[in-house]
Amino acid sequence: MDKVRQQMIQDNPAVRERLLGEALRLFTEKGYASTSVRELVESAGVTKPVLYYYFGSKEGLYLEIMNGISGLLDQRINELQQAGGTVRQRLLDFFSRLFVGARENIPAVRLAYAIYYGPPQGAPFIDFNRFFDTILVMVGTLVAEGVQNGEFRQVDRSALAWALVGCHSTIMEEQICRQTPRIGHDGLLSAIGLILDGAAAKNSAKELP
Amino acid sequence: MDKVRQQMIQDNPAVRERLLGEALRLFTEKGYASTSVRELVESAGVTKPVLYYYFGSKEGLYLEIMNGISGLLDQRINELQQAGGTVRQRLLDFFSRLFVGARENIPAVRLAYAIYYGPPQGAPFIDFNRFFDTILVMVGTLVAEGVQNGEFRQVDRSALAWALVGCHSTIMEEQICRQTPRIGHDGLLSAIGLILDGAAAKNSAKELP
DNA sequence: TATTATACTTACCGGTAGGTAAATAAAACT
DNA sequence: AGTTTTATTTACCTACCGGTAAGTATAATA
Repeated sequence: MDKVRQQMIQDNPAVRERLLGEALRLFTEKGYASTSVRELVESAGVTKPVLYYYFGSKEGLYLEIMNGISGLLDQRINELQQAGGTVRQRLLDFFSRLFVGARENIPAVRLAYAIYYGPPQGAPFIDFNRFFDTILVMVGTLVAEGVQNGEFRQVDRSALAWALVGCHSTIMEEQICRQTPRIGHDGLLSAIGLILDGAAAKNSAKELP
Repeated sequence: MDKVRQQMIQDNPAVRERLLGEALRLFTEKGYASTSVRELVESAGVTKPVLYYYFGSKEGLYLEIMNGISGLLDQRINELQQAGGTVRQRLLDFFSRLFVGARENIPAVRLAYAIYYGPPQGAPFIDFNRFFDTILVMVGTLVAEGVQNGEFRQVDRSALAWALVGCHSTIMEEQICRQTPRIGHDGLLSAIGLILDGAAAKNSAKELP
């Protein structure tokens, strides 16, 4: 294989990946229904039947992207292994890592949020509820442990879990929805820390790590 | 005017209102781009040029609905007069009323959220940022007052404001996104109360009202 | 009653939506 | 080299999109 041909292959991303990338970008920018197949393929530099060759339909392409995002979110959540330390430290670590992971995949996360909050707009249903549910359960488990081992006061466990998840969720949404977020990772840790300080039992009160 | 004709007029809602109502419903259910003018007018029981007669275009109809929603949100926020009492009581009252008002207008609020989080999908830009901004400022003002007058500890004011607004926002989103919300008004007050308990200065610690 | 204004209809417009058939080019295999 | 498989193209399909022209019906006014 000569060098020119070899270089062409290296410089030319696979058609399939190109379509996926452009579709994610356009679906994120414009929504499923407003993104036409025509502009998708133009953007990827191929012709329309190529899209149908690889994905069967516009919907097939969309589902492939959604499967990718779901897999990514599943992986990310699975990576949130429970580190050692106090419950407080583990919660701060949990939210910190969740936040950083999301910030590294803004387009995918933004699309997931748009689907969660928005109408289906002709796209097939994707269940993103379970990610939020999983996070709430994980936080609830840690909170219960903290209350049980005396690290936290005898607080309403559900209320504390919702307060923590809500705080994190809204600050993360700020990264998604604003060109220049008004609060970031440091602010997140401050707010989570403040809630945890308030929930701490008297003889185990801790400040920010 | 005979009775039969009179009854027909009374039973027949104005065409304009009917179009607005159906459009809000369909835009909320399906999104702007996936809702065709054809199904809008069918749903309202009129023909297509009637929509153009009253609103000029699909976009004109959409903007009219958005203006309605913006006006409603403005009005609701303005009604959140600062009641008397401690800062804690006022914050609980503020969030309670904000929550109840939103719950009374789920379709409008849901559409606003979808627009805030989602891509424009061919619809004209609507600035819903300012509502969230206004709420954050109002809460921030109350927090500052609480810290200043000694009711709250010397906490990071921004962190506390974001914690409170985030908690409220996520629980309110639960009303929007779930058929059967797992947490409601009572849970909101518990969670907000918990954060406020934690932020309270030692000699002014209060429990739920 | 005739005229004007308002409200609504039918039929139509140019353009675009997602998708496909047939043909061709390129790569892989025998 | 010939054949088969894979990848891609050109040209086309039906249905639908937002919007409009011309006409008609109804209500209000002079």
